[in-house]
Amino acid sequence: MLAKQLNLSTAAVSKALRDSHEISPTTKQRVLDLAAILNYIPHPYAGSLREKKSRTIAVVIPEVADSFFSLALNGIEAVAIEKGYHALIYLTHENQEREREILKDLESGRVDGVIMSVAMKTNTFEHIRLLHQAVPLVFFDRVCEEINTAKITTNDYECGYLATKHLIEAGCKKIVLLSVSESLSISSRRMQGYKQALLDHQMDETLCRVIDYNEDLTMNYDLLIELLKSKDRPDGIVATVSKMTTEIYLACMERGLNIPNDIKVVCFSNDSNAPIFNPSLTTITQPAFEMGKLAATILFKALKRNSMVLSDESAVIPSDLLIRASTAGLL
Amino acid sequence: MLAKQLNLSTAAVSKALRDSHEISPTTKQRVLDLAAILNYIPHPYAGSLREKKSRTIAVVIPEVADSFFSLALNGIEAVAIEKGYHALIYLTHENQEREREILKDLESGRVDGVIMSVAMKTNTFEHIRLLHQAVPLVFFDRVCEEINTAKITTNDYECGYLATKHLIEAGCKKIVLLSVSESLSISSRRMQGYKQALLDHQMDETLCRVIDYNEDLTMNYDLLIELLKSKDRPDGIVATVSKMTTEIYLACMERGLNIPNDIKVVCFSNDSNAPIFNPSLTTITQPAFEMGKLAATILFKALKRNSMVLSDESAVIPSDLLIRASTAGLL
DNA sequence: TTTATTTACTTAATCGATTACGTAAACTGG
DNA sequence: CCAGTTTACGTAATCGATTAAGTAAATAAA
Repeated sequence: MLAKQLNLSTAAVSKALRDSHEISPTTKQRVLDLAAILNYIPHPYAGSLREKKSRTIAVVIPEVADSFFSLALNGIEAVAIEKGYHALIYLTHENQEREREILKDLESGRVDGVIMSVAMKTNTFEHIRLLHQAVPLVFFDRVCEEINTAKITTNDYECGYLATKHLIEAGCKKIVLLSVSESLSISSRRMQGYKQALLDHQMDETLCRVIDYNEDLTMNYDLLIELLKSKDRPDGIVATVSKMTTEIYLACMERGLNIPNDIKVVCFSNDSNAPIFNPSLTTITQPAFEMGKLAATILFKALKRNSMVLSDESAVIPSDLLIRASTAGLL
Repeated sequence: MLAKQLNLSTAAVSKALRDSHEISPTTKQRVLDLAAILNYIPHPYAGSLREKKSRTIAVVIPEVADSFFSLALNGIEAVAIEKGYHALIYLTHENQEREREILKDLESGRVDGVIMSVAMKTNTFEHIRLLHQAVPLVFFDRVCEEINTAKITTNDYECGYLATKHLIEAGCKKIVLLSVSESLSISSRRMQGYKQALLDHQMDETLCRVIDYNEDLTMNYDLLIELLKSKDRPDGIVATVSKMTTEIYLACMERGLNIPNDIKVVCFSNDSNAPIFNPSLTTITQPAFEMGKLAATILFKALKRNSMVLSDESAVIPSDLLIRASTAGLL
């Protein structure tokens, strides 16, 4: 290294920089001074290789242009920086194949741990299982039930129930659920809550309609238009996916339906602009930032004690129902 | 390595996996087969160390919970994945000190290149200059003029001009600019456009009021309320920072001012929900995804030809003025 | 004074993959 | 049939930092 302008061994320099007792104060100072002048920074991968620790984690999420995931990423990054870790970001774009390629790479030892939220299209789990064998793994929000590790979720069942109950109490008789592929843990839990609420209030469960979220948003719009045209059109909508919001509002507008007078709407959403929508939107708002923070905290705790065992560290952080104008009044 | 179950040297295995002509087809197949069975993946940091290439870049941005930056990150990640690179994410939270610590670390050789958008609070550039000496650097959106490297921007001056002209043509007489610290390149350009538009239309430039964006959003709200209370309250607002939108709408509502009848509003924003705001929001929408993609493309091109020289690769991608209800009618 | 201990280093192994170089054995050409 | 070449590997250096183990010199203890 450059610090051999001091006529020292690399070993001595390394020890000096790490403040070892084996090095004399005079020498330490000389090393420190030159290091400052030369702006010397140890190469991280050299140490990583030897220590078998990269001080890096991976965050694997479906999207980042999404309030929930960007807030969660924010929480994860905050903890990572604080703990001196680095965060690699990977986006699956809801695509299982992409997810598999990413996880495959992460088995290499590139990262010490992985925090992930599974893609919508994911319906087999072998790739996740393989990763889990190689590196500590924490799920958040969209978890994989089949894999025994820490899972940070929110109270999806209760929220599905609560959102539906809220619409029922507002007088809605025909409530549809807009959801995504049922293979997703959160979707099925939210749907269970929805169904149970209908059941508990003697309402027709057969109305339950699942519109599978499509990446092509115009398709969702078209499906919504169809739905609103049908002769028993819904008078209440529970959308478990926030990306549907714009299309719901626009479709209602197109069909001349007033929210909340003709139809009431609740969305699972973390959009901070919900209060200024037309009308302001009643939301189930998830603790996205906190979920990210907790997922990261749990992961780093496990890394510290050098354990792959994370099974007992699961946690549920409740969401809030924020009632606004889109569900106001009584039908 | 484990592949010495084959009675081969590591060298032979390495060559086999890289399909070297020095290895016989039979041996290659044996290696490939066992590698598949053992799910062998080369350790990335070993190669990185030797090749002095990490195939990793860093993305340093102020925030991720922001439509513009999350879209840009999306664009960057898309190109990174395609090129076989990995992306580390760092958030400065608009804080110069944090930015400096992050950039300091990135001088270590951890990454082959950096894509960044500078923090609002950044007013000295030594830390950026130091990074620039160590590793190829591309700026996007919020660039540092003082540093000679590739810069991906949008036509901020024209947009400031256009937004203001649009309000003038809608009959606004007292247009304020809500901005952030003037040290920021984009802010000052947008402001220049704003001022020039006022000048070109013989309007009073002294009205120009810069409300410095504050992380504590309630402070922005309070400042806005004050502004709207003042005896020559504005009848037009150009907000160069999208995070102000909610507060602008809420403050107007609180003061009983109707948008667009009493006051018209244009925001620089990438929020896809702008069409369903109350009223729908006229925006200057930046090509966030494209800017991220281009920044990454230019960086990888430079990395490929192994050059630190990126000075001539700057580009400007224009934004769009999307006219909606918040500036409708004539005052 | 002699041995034991402490101080302040250096040497060399290590992490894992890559590659320049070395080398047996097989093969080819004259 | 022997020099020259090709084939198919193995050996060892390398990337950069860390650390166990080794060592010379100074110091302390007996």
